[in-house]
This record gives sequence, C-alpha cells and structure tokens, in this order.
Amino acid sequence: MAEAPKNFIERIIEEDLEKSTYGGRVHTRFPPEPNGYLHIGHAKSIVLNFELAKKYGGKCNLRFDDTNPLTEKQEYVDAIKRDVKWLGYEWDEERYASDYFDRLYEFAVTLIKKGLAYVDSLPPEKIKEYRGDWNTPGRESPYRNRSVEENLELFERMRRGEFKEGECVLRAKIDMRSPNMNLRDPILYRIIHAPHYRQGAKWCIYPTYDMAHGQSDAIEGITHSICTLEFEDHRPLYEWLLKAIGLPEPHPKQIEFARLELTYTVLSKRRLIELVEGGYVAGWDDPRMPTLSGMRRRGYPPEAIRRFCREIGVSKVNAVVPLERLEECVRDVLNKTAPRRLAVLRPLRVVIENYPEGQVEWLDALNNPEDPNAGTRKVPFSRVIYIERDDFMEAPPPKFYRLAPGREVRLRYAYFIKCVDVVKDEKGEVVELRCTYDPATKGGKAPDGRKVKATIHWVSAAHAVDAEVRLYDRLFLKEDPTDVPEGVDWKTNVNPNSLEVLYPCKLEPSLAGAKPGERFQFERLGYFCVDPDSTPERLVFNRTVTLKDEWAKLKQKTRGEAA
RNA sequence: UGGGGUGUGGUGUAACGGCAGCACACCGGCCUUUGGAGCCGGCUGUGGAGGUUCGAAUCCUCCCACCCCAGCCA
Repeated sequence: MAEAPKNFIERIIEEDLEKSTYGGRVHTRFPPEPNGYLHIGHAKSIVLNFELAKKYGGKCNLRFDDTNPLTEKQEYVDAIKRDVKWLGYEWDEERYASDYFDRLYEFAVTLIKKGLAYVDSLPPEKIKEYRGDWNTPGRESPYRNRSVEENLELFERMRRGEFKEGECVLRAKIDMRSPNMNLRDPILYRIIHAPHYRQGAKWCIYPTYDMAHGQSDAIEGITHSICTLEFEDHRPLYEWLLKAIGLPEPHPKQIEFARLELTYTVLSKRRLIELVEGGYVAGWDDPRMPTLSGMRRRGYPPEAIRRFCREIGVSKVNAVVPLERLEECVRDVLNKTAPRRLAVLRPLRVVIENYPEGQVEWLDALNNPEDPNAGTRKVPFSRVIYIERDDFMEAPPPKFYRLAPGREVRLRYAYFIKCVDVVKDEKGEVVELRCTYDPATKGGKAPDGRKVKATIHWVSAAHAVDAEVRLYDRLFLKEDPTDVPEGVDWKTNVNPNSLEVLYPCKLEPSLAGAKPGERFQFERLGYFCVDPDSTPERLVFNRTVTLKDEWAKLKQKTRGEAA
C-alpha cells in the first residue's frame, strides 16, 4: 500500500519516535480558553490533536487555558465539552490550567530565587513606554535589580492582595534589547481582583498565557504542543521558561500551524460576538454561524466536519479555504446517509383531470438509492397534488426540461403527466395547472418506451403536512467579509437575505413525526434538518445545504453572458 | 523600519537532489425515475534573477510579495 502523505507535524513526531525523544510517547492537547464558543477553526485543531494522538498510539488531553477570570465562565466549559464530544472525540484527561495555580506560583518563586524574575512597580503606561518598539530597544525598569529577598516579599504581598491592579507585576528578567518583543522582560503575573469561576476568591494574581501554557504542558507530560502561527514568536520564551524554571527534560515541543480561514466567513471571536450582540444572527447556535453549535443546528454531520478538516491538510501557509469545500463534505456524508423524502417548498396546485376523484394510491418510494438496505416507504397519490413552482414555466427557455404547457414529465415514483391548461388569477399569475396522467406509466415507467426529459417531485394535497422551512444562504456578500473601504463597518457586508422563511411548505405525510436533529434529503432540493424549534403542531426544518444544481448554474451562466 | 514566518495549477496540499502527484473547482462525454449520485476523459503550477550540480520545487546568494509581533488577552 502506498504511504499516505504526511504533513510536517507528523514528520516531526515520527522523527521523535525514531530518536525516542520522549521515550516513544506522543501526548497532545487541545487547549481552549473557556471564553467563547468553539467554531470550525477550532475543529481543525481538535481533529489535528486528537487524530495525531490516535495515529501514534498516544493521548490527547482537553485542557482549559483558564488564566483570565474576567472573561471565562463555566457555561463555556460545558459548551466546549459538549462540542468536542459531538465532533466525535474523547479526551484522555480533562485538565485546567487553573488547577495548576499553586504550582505555577511556586515556579514563579523559583524564578525569583534564581534572579530570573522580578516585581516591577512601573505603571502600565511606563511599562509600555520602556518596552520600546521594533526600531527602538527597550530600557530596563528602575525596579529590575531589586534583591531576591525584596522580590520574594513583594510577590508574596501581591498574592495577599496588598496592591491594587496595575500597581505591580511579576516580570521575567530576560533582555530588554531583544529584537523579539516577547523577550523584553515579559509579564508573568498580573493582579486581577476578581474571583475565578473555578478557584473562587483564592487568587488575586493570575499567570499570563506565557507563564501558564508551557508549564501546563510540562506538568501534563505533553510531548508536542501544537498551536497556531501567531505564537511562533513566543516559542523562544516558551523554551526559556521551561529551562529557567528547571522543569525536567525532555521539554514539550511547540509546533505552529496555520489556522483555518474560510471564504464568506469570519472566525475571530471579536467579530462573532459583534454578530450575536448586534442581532445579525439569532445567537451562537444560529445555523448561519460558523460555530460548531450553529453547524450542528444547521444539520452538518460531525463526520463531514472531520472529513473536511482532514482534507484541507495542515501546513504553515496562511490559507483561505472555499466554503464550498466544506459544503461538499456535508453533501458527501448526507448523500450516503440521509433518507429521501418528497417535499414541495413553493407549492403550485396541480389537478389531474382524468384521475378519479376520491381515489388514493400508495406508491413505493426508495428511502435512499445510495443505500440498498434503506428500504422503501409508501407515499400517497391523488387527484390534486402540489409541485414546485420552479418546475413549471409557461414560456420555457431552451434547456429547461421541466413542465410547460403541452409538455410531459414524470412525477417521481408515480405517473407521467402532461400539462393541458394553465389557470391564472386576475393579475395574470399562474395559480393552478390542469394536467392529465397516463395510467400505463404507473411507477414512472412507460411501457411503450417513450422518454421524458425530466422527473419532478410532488406531494398529494390531501395528505400533505404543512411545515415551516428556513432557507439559509451565506452570511456575507463578500468572500472576505472584512474587506471594506477605510472607515466602513465590516458588517455592511452581511447578506441581508441570508435567511428566508417559507410557510406553508408541503411535506409527504411520513415526515409528520420528524424529531429535532433528524436529517433528510428533500429530493431535488437539498438536505434538511429538523430544528429544535420544531413541534408536532408546527414542524420546522432548516436547509442544511442545497443539492448541486446544474440548472441554476446554467441559468446563472446565461444571465452572465447576457449581461 | 527590527524580529519571526510563508511562497507549488483557480483553491488546498504532496514530492525532502532524480518523471511535479493527489483532492476540490472548472470543462467535455457516458449513465440516470433526483438537472442529485456514479463512471470516463481533459485543462491549468514550482514568486523572480543568478549560482552549485550530470540533474534543483528541493542546496546557496540576492530580490519581490504576503502574514504575525510593540495587551497586565490567549
């Protein structure tokens, strides 16, 4: 068998395995901060970390990087755990950086004792000023050379709450002239007089990311600490701290990869919050949101998201992936798994003149042509049916194969019908079609072998179940939603038509008992998922994704050429 | 402007000194009781200039472009 192509991270891991850098161990972690909901970008990291562990017989922890009590909440922890599980992963250990606060404090004391950290009493503005910039080396704080004893005492007083926020911080003593800003005496501990959602009022000093992350990795025995590209500059600090504290070797290895970007999507926490708080969407789980909870509600199967994350690969190149690619994965999975049903979204009444009044036939329909084991079901046929408005045109253009005056088409699983008359209202709008059917074509087969160009879907009017259907389109008008002229709000790129609600749509009766979360293909239309808002009295479906539509593409193309 | 990183078809990724491959998209054909699915075929690429080498996407030099860094966020 041909070797599966390896990404650069797998290469590094295999080299470590070969050299036994970590005694043959592989231990990764997914380290979210519980201050927001997980989105498709996190999914890339989740899939990467968990599947790397699995592939090499290692472990993967779920670790909450909860070092900032101002923004973190248990609610987010719960949501994150739910989403990771939904995606299909089980962590080996559930850890919290906040559980390490005691040890982290001891690490800080160790650094002070080694003369590698000091309490700085410069106010925030001064610290910023002393840091310099890219072209100017920083200056050393006048407090940089306090004695170990003084630093120890000051740090202890910080812990006891004797200082106000901003009055002092603990800093690593590295190099104020370093071209890497992260090495200009980075802040390790700051004072925040706020209770922590897990630690309560125990602490009023909290470690920064740099102080907490690598040390947490080391505590947990993480071997490969995978993060995104923006932390590349932090790696020297990551390594410096591990060594300075004297954590046992081998130290975990930080590896950076490019985060996911998707067209027609924003993934920054800040922007996602703006969408929710600005009322552009109904909430974090709005089916238009790129959050995992939104996608779940939209009807995306977790398998599709996993597949997508594997397909896009891992590298260090900032890459924007077309949204269509995700949708293609969704279609792929649903095509194999979603039961087919007949549903008419925009009903047009059709009377079959030569079909006996009052007669009903229950016809056999395949549940899934892709899956022979899916079986069949019965759908009722009668004299009055609904078809899709789009499936009829009074003056059909070339290449339009569906119903038109005088034309014959097949009703899926039923009969051939021919349009003999068009009924309009006073405004000239088509309100009803009069058709005839050919009794010899029952089941959709013509014994004389004649062909029709199209097969359309339909629902018996007398048996139809009414439902609300929510049609979703991309949330933004532009591939890059943040692309706006100077001074213009990026949210002007929000698509005003990203949601269209249809009612009453007509469903075949077998859909009557559909439960929230159930997914179906409405034939010729797309995949649909029952929304949690759905009740037995009023069914609500979300359109997950449309089917590929050659006709729509053709229409668009000819329109483009005409323009 | 200092530092760190990255450039392979339209898009995303392989090839790690030896035939530039794969997937998606796109185009064409076949098939079809979903204009779906499936099947077959096709197009398009190593950022640029030098150099080393029998041989360079790969090594060297210079240039160009893009991304990240000046939070007591992560």
